[in-house]
Amino acid sequence: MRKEGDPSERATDGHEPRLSRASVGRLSLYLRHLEGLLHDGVHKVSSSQLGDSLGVTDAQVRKDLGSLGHLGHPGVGYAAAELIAAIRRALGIDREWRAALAGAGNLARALLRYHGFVSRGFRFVALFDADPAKIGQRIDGLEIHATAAIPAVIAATRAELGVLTVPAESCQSVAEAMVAAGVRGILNFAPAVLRLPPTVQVVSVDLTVQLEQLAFLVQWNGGEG
Amino acid sequence: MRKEGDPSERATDGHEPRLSRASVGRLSLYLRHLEGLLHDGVHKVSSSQLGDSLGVTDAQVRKDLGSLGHLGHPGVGYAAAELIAAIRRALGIDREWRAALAGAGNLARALLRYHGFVSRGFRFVALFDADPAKIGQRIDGLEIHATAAIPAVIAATRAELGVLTVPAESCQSVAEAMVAAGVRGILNFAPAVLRLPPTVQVVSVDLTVQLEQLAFLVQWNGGEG
DNA sequence: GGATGTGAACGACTTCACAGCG
DNA sequence: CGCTGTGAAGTCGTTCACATCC
Repeated sequence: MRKEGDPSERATDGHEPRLSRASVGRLSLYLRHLEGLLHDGVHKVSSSQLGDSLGVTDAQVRKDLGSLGHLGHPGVGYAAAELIAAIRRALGIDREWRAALAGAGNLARALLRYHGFVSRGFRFVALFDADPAKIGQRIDGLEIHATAAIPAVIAATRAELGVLTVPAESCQSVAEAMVAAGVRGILNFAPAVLRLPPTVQVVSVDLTVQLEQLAFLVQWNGGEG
Repeated sequence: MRKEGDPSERATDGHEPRLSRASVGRLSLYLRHLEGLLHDGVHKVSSSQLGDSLGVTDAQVRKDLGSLGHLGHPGVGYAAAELIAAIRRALGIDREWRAALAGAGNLARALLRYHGFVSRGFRFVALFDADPAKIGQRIDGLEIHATAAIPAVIAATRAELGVLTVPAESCQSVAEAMVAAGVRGILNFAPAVLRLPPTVQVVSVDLTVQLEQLAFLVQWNGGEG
């Protein structure tokens, strides 16, 4: 009944990108692959090389990269370092992002210890849990606060993003508390659909849905071995 | 350069569903919501009620449900119990799925302890890790085996699905070992793109990509607060 | 020659709108 | 009269194919 948070307006400077969700996902993959190439001393890459490594057509790669500006050199390919800078800028990850994490369970531990986030400029600056027994404990040096402390701690740490690894029952209220405290985007791992004002961006990672996707594919398209 | 594992052939009986990926994801959401409704004693639901709860248009809901057969009652709505049965069958989760988990870290712990999987018929039957120090230990009663044991253990447990929470460097080789041992679908959490034969179904949950999606949305579409 | 950039064709998914049924 | 089911229209994203440039 209501529309999705589709490509909307809002400019910040010169030419901001107007990219589809799918395109953003692929750019993220290109970025990681390009960093690997650069690390291996490869400085030039063509759309077909990039596509082959990632299971994407060369035309698709060119369309995606073309939307960032004229970065390619006909007959040669793309310069890895240039592409990396352009993609980081387009994705908005050419700066640090401060994130607050709610739900101090195993998934939270996994996220806190995953170094891939830090290397991309994502920093966890606050941690919350509803369990009184956990309050005051630390995970990786980050103190666990009560959910009642969300307003104060989010304000103090100036977290812009919220990551939810809480149970389904509490995700809506925790999300609302975070939004009220100033958080502008939420990454939701709880198995429930969040309903938030359209000014707040939500990305959901619903593990049950993903596993069921896989079961469906195997059931109906699976190899006939 | 190569095509995706798109909607393909393969029949098993009467009328198997020909559903898009997006549609399967929504059906999974409908299913969970319907189970909640039934639990609350609600037995009938209309497409607009269902859609409103999940942020989907009523027309979309009808299209999705229509593809499962004629389940609706004009002027009345849908019977929750009927829908649940039909969706479970369409998704292929009207039976048990046996899964093997590789990478015994915090993410693995989170998945093993998540009850939502068990209640949907997903059962973890094997656990692997590359770290010799972990071999023989148990998590939630499940013994950790060496990755060298993948062929024997997968064969013995008859796992059909593989879940990868290993580092990016090892995901390709672990996936190949699992596939060689008979696994027909892989849920990949490693931050890398798997290249496997098209007879093997792959669903990837790339947490870095998801976080970067969120950063992009907040950066460019975010509320102008 | 080799690779980019891009309109045009194509295909997939979503929304509209309304006939039809209980 | 309310709500489903569904062709038709519309929108969005991908692939094709080729002019263009180094």
